[in-house]
Amino acid sequence: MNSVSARDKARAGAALRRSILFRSLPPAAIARLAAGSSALHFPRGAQLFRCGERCAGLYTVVSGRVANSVGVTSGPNKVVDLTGPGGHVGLASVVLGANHIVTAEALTDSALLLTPQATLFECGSAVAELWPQLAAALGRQVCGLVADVAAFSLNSGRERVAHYLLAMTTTQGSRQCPVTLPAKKSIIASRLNLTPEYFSRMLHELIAAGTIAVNGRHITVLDPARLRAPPH
Amino acid sequence: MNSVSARDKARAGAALRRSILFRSLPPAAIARLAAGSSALHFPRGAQLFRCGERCAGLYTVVSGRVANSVGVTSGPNKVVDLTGPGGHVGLASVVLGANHIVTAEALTDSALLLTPQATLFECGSAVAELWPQLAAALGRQVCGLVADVAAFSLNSGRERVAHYLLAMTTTQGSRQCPVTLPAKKSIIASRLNLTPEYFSRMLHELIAAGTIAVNGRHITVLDPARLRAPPH
DNA sequence: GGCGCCATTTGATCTACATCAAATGGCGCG
DNA sequence: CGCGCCATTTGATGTAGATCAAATGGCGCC
Repeated sequence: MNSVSARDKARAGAALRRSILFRSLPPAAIARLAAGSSALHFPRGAQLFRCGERCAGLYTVVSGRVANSVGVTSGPNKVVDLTGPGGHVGLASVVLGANHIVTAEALTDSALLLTPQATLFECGSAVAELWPQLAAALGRQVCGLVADVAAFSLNSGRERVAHYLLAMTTTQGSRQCPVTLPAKKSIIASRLNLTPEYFSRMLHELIAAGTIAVNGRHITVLDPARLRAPPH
Repeated sequence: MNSVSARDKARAGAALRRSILFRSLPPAAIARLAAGSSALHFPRGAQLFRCGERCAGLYTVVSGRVANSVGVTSGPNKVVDLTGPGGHVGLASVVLGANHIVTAEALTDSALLLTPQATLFECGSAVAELWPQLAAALGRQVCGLVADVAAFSLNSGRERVAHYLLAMTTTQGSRQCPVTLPAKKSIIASRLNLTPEYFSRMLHELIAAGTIAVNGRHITVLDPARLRAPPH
């Protein structure tokens, strides 16, 4: 049993080492964080936490996919963020020691690590690099949110869809071969501040223009140039 | 001349001590930051920096008012944030060492302190409390932006106006006496993602309902309860 | 291999908000 | 004290995107 636990900690350390926040930390710091963290598993559809609840700590996504949403309870209302392996959930809340401001839900069966605030802060005092990493991650989050706000108020629905697809092709590596949407279309629609119906229409408009090809969740960008520029 | 400089540094220290980010730091840290900072003055309408430019450092607002906006160049396009005395501008960019993602403009004659990244980071290594403060400020910014995104996608124009006025009354202290808008109405409208015309109409709808009274930039909330609840 | 459920699509209609245009009004400046 | 500028208001009209309703279709499960 002791050996199982040790193996678990090793696994946790490996997962943390692959995460955005912790990858650049020295091994000793990783080990320390891993020792204080616990592994959790959420089945598809389960909520990690709800808006307003107290924050248990920082979640690191090991596998699966998690949606952060705001609005009325139960079922994603307006999706603010989608996070996959290596990403984190609840960062702003842990840092502030405040209650959660979003509801987080596992979109697929997901493995997570939960690092309590105390562990994180202890490690922060001991390891000089940790706080700057936390701040940098928050800074990136701020940039992302500002970009979202800008897109929502300055761009049309079609432009947001186009930008999103473009961003996916650059993120998801390989050129010219189909990119895969990270969640079902209605979730992506919400993320882009569109109704599922309107998102569908925009997609089909782009198909009709020969700009993209769609096969379920797999989308091939045929003409990146046209995607970048508005129609006409 | 030496004495003038010393007096300036003392003034700078006093301003930093009143700022959100630095108020809880030990005096030695404040002095160190003040020594590395420079005082700047921007006349009404001047830009502190533009989107895409490299980040000179962290701005602390001593007096005046600054708007952060995104979108096309020249003239505030979509106002993302309004900051007054004690607040900061450019935090995410300094922490990331990245170029600015917004354009900042002085809405009134403004006095600012500019603290270069190097000074901030040096002080961060020396003073344990600084990084947590930076992270906390970024965390608050994240919360604010998430709230904005939520409001923009979940609430109607009138609801956003109502919430804004309500928030002003609680922030701006004294009950029942008129609150003052921090900028001209078209700026507030942009901040709330509304056209000036529509903002004006919403305000006049609330006046017609006897919920508020408006006198230029001075607004009196007559019926907070009705402001909280949607019409009917 | 067929059945049922849920995601997506398609169609018809509605509306909150934007846009354009033209008063109106306040206020700093000469 | 009056003039001109710019912010705000008011009016008329347009439209992107929402909403409601009804197919259609894919896919896991029996």
